[in-house]
Order: sequence, then C-alpha cells, then structure tokens
Amino acid sequence: MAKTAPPKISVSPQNKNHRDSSIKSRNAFFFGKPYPKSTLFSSHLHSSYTTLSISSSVIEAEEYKISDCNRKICEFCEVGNLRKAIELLHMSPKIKIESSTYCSVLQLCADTNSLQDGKQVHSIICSNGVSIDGVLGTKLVFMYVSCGDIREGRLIFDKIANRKVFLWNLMLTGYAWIGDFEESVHIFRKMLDLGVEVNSHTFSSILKCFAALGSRKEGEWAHGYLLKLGYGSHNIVVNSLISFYFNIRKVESARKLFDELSDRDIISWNSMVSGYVANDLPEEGLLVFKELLYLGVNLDLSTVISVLAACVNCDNVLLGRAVHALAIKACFDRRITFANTLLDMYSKCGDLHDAILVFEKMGERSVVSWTSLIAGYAREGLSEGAIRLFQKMKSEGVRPDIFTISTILHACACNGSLEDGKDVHNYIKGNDIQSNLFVCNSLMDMVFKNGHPNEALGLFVAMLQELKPDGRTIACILPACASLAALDRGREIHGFILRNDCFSDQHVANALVDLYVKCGALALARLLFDMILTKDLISWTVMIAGYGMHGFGKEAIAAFNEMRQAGIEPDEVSFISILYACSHSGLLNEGWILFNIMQHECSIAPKLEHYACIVDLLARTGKLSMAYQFIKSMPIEPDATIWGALLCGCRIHHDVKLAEKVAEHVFELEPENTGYYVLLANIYSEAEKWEEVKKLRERIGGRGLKKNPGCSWIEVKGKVHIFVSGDGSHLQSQKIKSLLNELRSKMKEEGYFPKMEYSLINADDLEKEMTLCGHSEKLAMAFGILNLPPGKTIRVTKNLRVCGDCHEMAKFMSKITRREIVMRDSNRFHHFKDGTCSCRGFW
DNA sequence: ATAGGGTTAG
Repeated sequence: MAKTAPPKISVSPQNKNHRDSSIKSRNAFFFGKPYPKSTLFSSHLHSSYTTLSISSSVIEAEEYKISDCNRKICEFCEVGNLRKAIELLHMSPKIKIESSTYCSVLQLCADTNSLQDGKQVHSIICSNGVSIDGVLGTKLVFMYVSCGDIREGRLIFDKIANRKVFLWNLMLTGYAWIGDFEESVHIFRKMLDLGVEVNSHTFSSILKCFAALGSRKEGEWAHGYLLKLGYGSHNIVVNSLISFYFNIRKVESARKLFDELSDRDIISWNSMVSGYVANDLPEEGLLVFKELLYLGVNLDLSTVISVLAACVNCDNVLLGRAVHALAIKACFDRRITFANTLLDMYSKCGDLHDAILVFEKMGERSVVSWTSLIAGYAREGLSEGAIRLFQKMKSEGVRPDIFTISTILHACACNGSLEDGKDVHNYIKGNDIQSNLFVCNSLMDMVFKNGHPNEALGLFVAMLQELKPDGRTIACILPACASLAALDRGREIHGFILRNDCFSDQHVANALVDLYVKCGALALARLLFDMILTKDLISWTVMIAGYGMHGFGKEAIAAFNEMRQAGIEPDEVSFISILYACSHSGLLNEGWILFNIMQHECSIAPKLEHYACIVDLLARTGKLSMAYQFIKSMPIEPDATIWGALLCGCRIHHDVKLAEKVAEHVFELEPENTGYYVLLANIYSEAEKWEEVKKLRERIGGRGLKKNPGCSWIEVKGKVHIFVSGDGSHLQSQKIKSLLNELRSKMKEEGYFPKMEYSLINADDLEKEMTLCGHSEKLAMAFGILNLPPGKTIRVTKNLRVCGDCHEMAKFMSKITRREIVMRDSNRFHHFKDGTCSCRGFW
C-alpha cells in the first residue's frame, strides 16, 4: 500500500519559505543565522584567555587610557570575552579607539548573536562621534543582520555612501533569511540599476529567492545573465541553478545542468537526489544515488538523509535498511539529524517498532526526534501513546515547537481528547505561536472534531486577522459551517475559494458540495458537484447522501448508478448513504436490491448502520413483522438504534403490542436514553392508553432520568444563535414569545389544536401548551422570522428529531408568514412551503 | 566577513 508522501508538491516553495520566515522573524535566537563559530574558541586561544584575565586584573584602569587599549580589546574579542571587551570599550578614551577595534567587537557580537551588546557598541560609536565609513558601516550592518535586526541594518546600509558588492550581498541575503524575498529581489534590481558588479554570491542568493517566489522568468533571466558574466561553470552557482530549476519543477533543466557540469561536487549530487524526491520522482533520485555509489563519490551526511527520504517516498524499507547499514559503516549513524531521518523513515514505512528502537538507542534527542516519534504513534492511530510521549517530552525539558504542536493536536483530534487539546491550546496562547498556519489548522480541526464547530468557526474568524487560510484551512472549516448550517459564513468562504482558486483542491470541492447539501441548498450543491472535474468516491457519496437527506430517493439512486458507471466502486459508507436515501423516500424494493448488491456484487458485509437502514425501511413502510424477523435473523447483535427504528415504525403504524415487545429490548440496551421512553409514551397516548402512560411515567420518574436537551440554531448575519428548549435567556426572548403566542392563536382560529401528547410533562393542558411553545426549534424559527429580511429562507437546524407539534407549526408558519422554512433535524431535511412539508411524513 | 544540498507537522 502506498504510504502518504510528505506534502511537498502541494506546498509551493513560496509557502514553504514564508512559513519559515514567519518563524525566523519571531524567533531570531533559534533561527537567526550565524551561531558562534567553534574555530573561534580553539584551545590555544583559551590558554591566552587565562593569562589575559590574570594580567587584566592587575592592570590599573589608568593604563588603558594611555597604552594599547585597542590591542587589549581585540585580545578579549579573540578569546570571545565580549563582556570584558565592551567594558574596556566603555572605559577607553574615545580618541584612542581605532575603527578596526570597533569592528572586532561588532564581529564578536555577530558571532555570538548578541543583539543587545551590538546595540551598545553602536551607541558607543555614535556617542564617541565616530564617523561611520564604508568599513565600519558594513560591519555594523553585518552585526545587525546576523543578530536578526534587519531594519536597523537597513537604516545604516542606506546611509553608506560607497557600497561594495559584499555589502549589497549582505543586505540581499539578510532579507532572504527572514523570508522577505521580495525585498531581496528589490535589492538585486537596485544593484543592477546602479551598475554594481554582481558576483557568484549574488547569484546563488538571488536564485534561491526567485525559487522561493516562484519567479520562473526572472530566474531564467538570471541564468542567462550569469552565463554572460562567465559563471556558467562555477559549481556553486550551477548548484544554485539546479536547485532553482527543481524548485520551479523544471526537472529536465536541472538534469541538463547537472549532466553538463564537469566540476560536480557532493552538493551537486545531493541536490539531484533531493530535487528528484521533492518533485515526486524518488526512483530517479535513487538512480542518481546508485550512479554516485558506482562512481565511488564520497557521500556525506546529507546524501544519506536525502536517500532515506527517497526510500520513504518509494515505500522501500528494505533499501532504507541498506542505507542504515551503509551509514553505520560511514559513521553517520550517531549524528542526530541522521537518526531523526532514520526514525522517520521506519515510522513512515509502517515499522513503528524499529522507529522506537532508533529513538531508544539515540545518544542525543532533539525536539525533531520526539516529534517524529509522536507523529509515528499518531499515524498508527495510537493517539494516547502520542499524548503520553508528548507529556514525557515536556517532563524531560524538551520544548515543543510548531511541528510538535500540530502533530499533537492531530492526535487529540483523532482521539477525541478535548482536555489534552485544551492544554495544548493554552500552550499555544502562552507561547505566541497561534500565527502559524499549520498550528491554526490543526487547532481548528481538533476543536471541530471534538464536537465544537461554533468554537472552530470562532477560531477561524480570529485567524483571518493575521493569516491567509490555505486549502487545508478551508477543507477543515467548511465541515464546521456545514454542521452548523452556517450558510452565510459558508458563502463568504465560497467567495474566498473563488478568489483564490481553491476549488481545484479535491477536499475543498467536496467539502463545498457538502456545505450546500447540509445547508439545504441542494440545487446549488448539484451545480458545484457537476463542476468537479474528477469526482472521487467522496464527491459522489456526499451528493448521494444529500439527495437522501432531502428525500430525493430516486435521484440518489440515479447518482449511485452514475457513479458505478463512472467506474467508481462504492464502499460501505456510500452504501449507508444510498440505503438511508431509500429509507427516507420509502423505496422498499430498491433498498432491498441495493442491500443485496452490496453483499453479493461488492462483497461488503453489512454493518449495524446498513441493517438499521433496512429495518427503518421495512418499519416505515409498515412491514413491521418482517422487520422484527429481520432483526432476529441478523448475524450480528442488534443495538438500540436498530430496535429504535422498529419502535418508530410501531408508532407510525400504531402497533402497541409489538411496540411493547420492542421497547423492552431498547430499554435493556440503552436504559439511560429518555427518547425511547418518550416514544413509547407517545405510542400509548395516541392509542389513548392513559393508564399505561401513567405507569411508564412512574417508571421514568423512579430513575431520575435527565432528558437530552433539545437545541436548535440559526445563523443571522454570519452569527450562529443557539436556542435550548424552554430557555428564556435570549435578548429577544419576549419578542419571540409574543410572536409565538400570536401565531398560536391564529392557528387555533383556523381550527388547529396543539399536539399535547408530544409533551410528556405531568401538568394541565395550558402548561403543556406553554412547554410546547418553548421548544427550541420554535424559538429559532421565530427568531429567524423576526431578524431575517423578508423573502429570505429561514434555515433552522436541530440536534434531535423535530417534534411533531413543531413540525405542524412550521407548516402553518410557512403559510401565514409566506416564508420558506428549511429545517435540518438529526435525521433529514424538511422544506416547509405554503403549509406543506417535503418529507411527506417520512421522518 | 556574504553564496549552493539534508531531518519533524495539519
């Protein structure tokens, strides 16, 4: 089975680098470029540092004023004692300090990434009245750029009169480090305009920027220009070109450059391997690797790391193991980056066991090691293990980064562990990493998957303030809108999809169709469905389920057949959709035939959901004893849903005797679910068996059961308003109440009597009527009528099935207020128009 | 003193 390849193709270079840039600019310490160079602190310098610190302690301060303060400061710099160097700089008389001394201190600041110290030196220079010439200015720029303060560096850069190419390159690469490639290009153009003689450094830097920006034309122009300047066989420049072409996906051009490059070094080879892998051609990458082995080229750490990535993408764990062996021979196996990649290779090739072994045997572990292993657990569905590892990692003092956070949020989403997810959310807020797209998407997904679509939507709105969503964001937030039936918000997102050309993303397109289906806009859903060029199983299943929910059984079957004709094999989920569609349209024969096709043509063993559809279908169409026999003959144990479907049928067809028998099964399987008691009570009261109602009520009363609160919601001006049964806390509560009372009396005038039996409360009729009035779907509908402009369809969603009285009232409301009402309950859609409902009694 | 290839995520 093909493993999921890392999403290298889908992430365009600029996204990838923008992402990096946002981190870099936020955390210069981790990502800012130069770290102290180890050569600076070699042992012989350390010994001189010892002598120096002894002598310095005996030297009188006055001595510095007259003697060689410059030499002393430089000596402190050489041994890396920045504190002492700056201290002396402060103490020395300004006229004595030479420009080169300032430079040495600034260099050390840059090497040690000490921005504060660098600023101090800068202010000493200024207060000493030293004129900032080309050399000193360049060093200042170097210090600022190295320490991550590009703005300050730029200010100085702009004031330097005679700028050498080195300084320009510094500025150009500085912007590239923080991901501001546009500004790098700007600098490059300015260099050309001013006739600065660009060099090989300029080209390698700018080619990276062009690649990151996806600027094909400009990169190709630079290629021509560098040939003209004679850099065509400069291997560093050609290597940059190779990477550029791989980045813009011109694999052939990269290959040609490589083939014609006589002076290949290991970086050329590595660029080829990684370039092929990034372009989803891992086999080609492996061929290059074989050629390299054949020619006896000395491979390095990067080679084996790239080859491991190729192994992952070919799902070739055997070759991966061979590379592991080779790396042991070459002594790369103790290198942490290698071990991390190896761990990841085993885990992605489905061998978590060996990944764990690598992790356990690693001498040193970084956040990457932990994250890779956590991702490995999550990939195998071992979410709890992943969360445990995450805790362990923190307890060992390893700081999670955005990779860890995205991974663990994904594990929390799969696991349904909201508590862990909340902890991670707090960590995100506390560590200011909410501006990362991966983190945001994972967070929204976690919140949504844990059943909080409205909160996910809130996060999305907040995210828009500082981030531009991508296809993943959209594919994650659309289902949240769909589950809330938040059509207005969904339409805004549809607009975003159009503006940003996201519809070609299969997940986005499918989610968009699903949105319109779940918002009750079926025609629009179909229109968009037809626009999907390559419809996959999900696209079809969404459409079939949509027809089913709206009671268009025939259309669902037509779509199902169309799908099979298109050569797409249905799976068990699509069979649930189609059987469900049959049951909501009362298509008994068709449903039965499909149930047989599923088993005998498609070899899919029916699950509880499929049986439930058939029971539902038999029960609705009045085949109650057949349904009973069907349940009895099931090869798997029926659950409460299955018996419950039959119980519903008993109610529709007024079979009290069977209902009592069925109800006992249901009560045994789900004694806590009050819905079933209410159902039986309604069956009794419809048969006017008041004595039985009373007995049942006593039975429930003794249990102290809590009713599952009904709740309905409606979107008004992009905001979802939620109503709970009997809740009077809403701001417009009084207005809603009087509207409902007004409607109620009009209904009575027309000879309507409320269906008292839908309320199982021991009270007089008036009180019953009041309770009915407080049903959440009525409140939401009334709120819609009060707040939505005339002519706009009222779209209400309910978490349970719509109550019979509310259903009656909705019909009446649609007639008297001349409004279309679309209600989605837990089961299906009801379109109310001119006093009738589309469900025709098939609930 | 600046440049080219390599590891973890939704």
